[in-house]
Amino acid sequence: MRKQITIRELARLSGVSIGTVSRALNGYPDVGPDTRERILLLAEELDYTPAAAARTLVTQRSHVIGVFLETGRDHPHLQHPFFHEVLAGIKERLGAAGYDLLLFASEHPGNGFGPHSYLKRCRHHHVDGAILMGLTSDDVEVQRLGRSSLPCVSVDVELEGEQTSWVSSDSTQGARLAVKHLRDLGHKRIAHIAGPQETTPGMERLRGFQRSMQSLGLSYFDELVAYGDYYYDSGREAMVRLLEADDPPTAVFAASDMMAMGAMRAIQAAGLTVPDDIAVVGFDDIQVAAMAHPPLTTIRQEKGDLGTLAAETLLRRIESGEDTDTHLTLPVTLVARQSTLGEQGLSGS
Amino acid sequence: MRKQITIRELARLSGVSIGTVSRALNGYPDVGPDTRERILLLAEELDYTPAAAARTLVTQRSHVIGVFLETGRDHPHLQHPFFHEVLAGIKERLGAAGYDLLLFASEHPGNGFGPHSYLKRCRHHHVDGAILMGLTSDDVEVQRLGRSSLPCVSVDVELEGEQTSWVSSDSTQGARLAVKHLRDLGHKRIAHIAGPQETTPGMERLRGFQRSMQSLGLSYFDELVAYGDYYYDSGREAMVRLLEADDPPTAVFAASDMMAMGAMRAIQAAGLTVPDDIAVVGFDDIQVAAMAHPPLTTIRQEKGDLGTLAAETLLRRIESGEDTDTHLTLPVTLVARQSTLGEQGLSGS
DNA sequence: TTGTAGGCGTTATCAT
DNA sequence: ATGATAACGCCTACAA
Repeated sequence: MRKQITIRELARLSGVSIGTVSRALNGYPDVGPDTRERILLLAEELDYTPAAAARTLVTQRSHVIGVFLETGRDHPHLQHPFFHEVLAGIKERLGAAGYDLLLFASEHPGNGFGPHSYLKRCRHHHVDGAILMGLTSDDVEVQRLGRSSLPCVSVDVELEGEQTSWVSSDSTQGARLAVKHLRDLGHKRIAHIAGPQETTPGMERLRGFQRSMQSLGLSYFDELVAYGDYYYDSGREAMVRLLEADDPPTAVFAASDMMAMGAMRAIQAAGLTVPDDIAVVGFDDIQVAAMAHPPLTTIRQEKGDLGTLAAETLLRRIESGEDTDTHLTLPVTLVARQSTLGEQGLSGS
Repeated sequence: MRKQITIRELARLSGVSIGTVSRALNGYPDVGPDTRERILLLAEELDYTPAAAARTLVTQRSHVIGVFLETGRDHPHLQHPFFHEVLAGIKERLGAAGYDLLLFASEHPGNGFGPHSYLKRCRHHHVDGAILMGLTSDDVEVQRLGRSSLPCVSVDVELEGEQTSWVSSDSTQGARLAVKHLRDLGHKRIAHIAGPQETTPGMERLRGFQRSMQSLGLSYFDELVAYGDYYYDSGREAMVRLLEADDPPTAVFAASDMMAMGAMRAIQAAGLTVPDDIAVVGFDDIQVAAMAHPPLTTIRQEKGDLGTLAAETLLRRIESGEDTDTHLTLPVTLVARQSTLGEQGLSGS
């Protein structure tokens, strides 16, 4: 590898001191315009690249944000479309602000000794902040991270701590929109395929469902709730169970699009039709929701915006030390498609 | 933030020199067993965390791999399911080897001056290697990166350079499997929805399609080829055009699952049935392929393995300086589902 | 406006 | 087996 060009080298070649070069490069005002010009030109010419490591060492700021995104083989969150779209939003916003993302992959970085805790991994790389996704709040590591003084923002994870916020879509409102939509279509026996109750959205959507049923004048039955893990297969299995009820539902609200699609599959496999026999509403509006068959009515989360919001909240914490907004919520909207409307909906979508 | 614990601090507290601490921590043999024990215990106790920046500075190794993954709003590659599954494989393999991933997000990292080139961004962070996805080989930045001495591996991008490899699935074989499958089902007029011809897979799949048609004794017609951009909408539009042909095809092979699903939508919107009127084969086998309606017959890429392969190739380059294997290819398989088989296929899937 | 020098936390090379 | 000490590349008072 060709010899690296350092600030010292620039100093030597332009005949000024290394301090001056540093100031010129960093846009300090107290540098002669001619000197600056000369240095900038030379830097450009030699394709000088500052060394992040050196700067981090002295400034204690890395301009890197750590990202925790679980990729277990049991729950390949990294493969869950939802998180990707959020990640895209995060990446864009943080990139615009001059930050890069460190996607934590290793439990024993470098030649380390013993596995590093989340917090340790953050300190190791001197990240300026961290974003958590796809984890649960009962994770000890997560809690420890929250208690630290590192600015942290999570998506859908109830984080606690001084320098900590969490963002999420309004699950309660979403549940209400779904129930109301179905009720307006005349449904009375509405089932719910719930997400894992260890996750906040899973809990809130179920809770929201129960309350909305009541407040909208419908009867809620425990046997019309089945549980899944947000993924396709679990949705299918849950639906199979629901179909076995003495008095099966005429509509289902699932806590995720993937589960909703699994449910549709189960319904069709049972020889029934969506929405004529059973109407289905999902949650998320991931890209494939519109491609489902029939196209899935769903509660749309603004995933990109959620990422942007997470990024901005974190930036505010980092750059102006604000300590507010412990929980931010984004509104959701109902996207009505054929899985509830049937052919009449064809005009819209 | 609480005062950081450094090896200097450990040295002071354990009454040895800082050099000894460093050696003890890094497992050098020339350290008294008792001394080492004492130091390790103390480090554990104080939750000592090494500073990556400092180590990087002196060793010139960061144990971080740079990842370029485009997220333009026109082509939100980060949202293309294919890349995520590959990324998951990369992350897992590299993590096991002690590397973390730097997901480049910013064109002007830190307080930098002017936008950084890809190469510059890599040097800036001292990454030990880089992985490229979702870019095209006609990108000047990509080419420059390839020409550098930085170990690079790309997925589906034809990279050129000394320290460079690229991995991909065997598109030619895939095309052949698709055509053969359709021919075996009795199809003669087979259309192709091609990917962008600037991308290598797009080119190879089209080429493979043309050749296979010939070698399998079928006639190839230019008007039975339409072009898309791998995404859903483009597949639908392409299919609409194909349906307008004087003599429409009885089967379609699309260069991606998303396009294949778009094509199915167009077919169904035209009042036709898949596969009775037109059979459809995709490429990728992304998660939703099995959830499509009807479930999509497709050429399965081993996406996770592709990521693993990319990671391992890169590691070999980095750690043993091997300079071989400029292009590695992974076999693909045909997954037959109802979009070509119809109801008879129900037993299998 | 510019130069000097100390220090950020580690590793690595000498001695001892 | 251990201790000094010089880098690594950069920023930042403080002086000039």
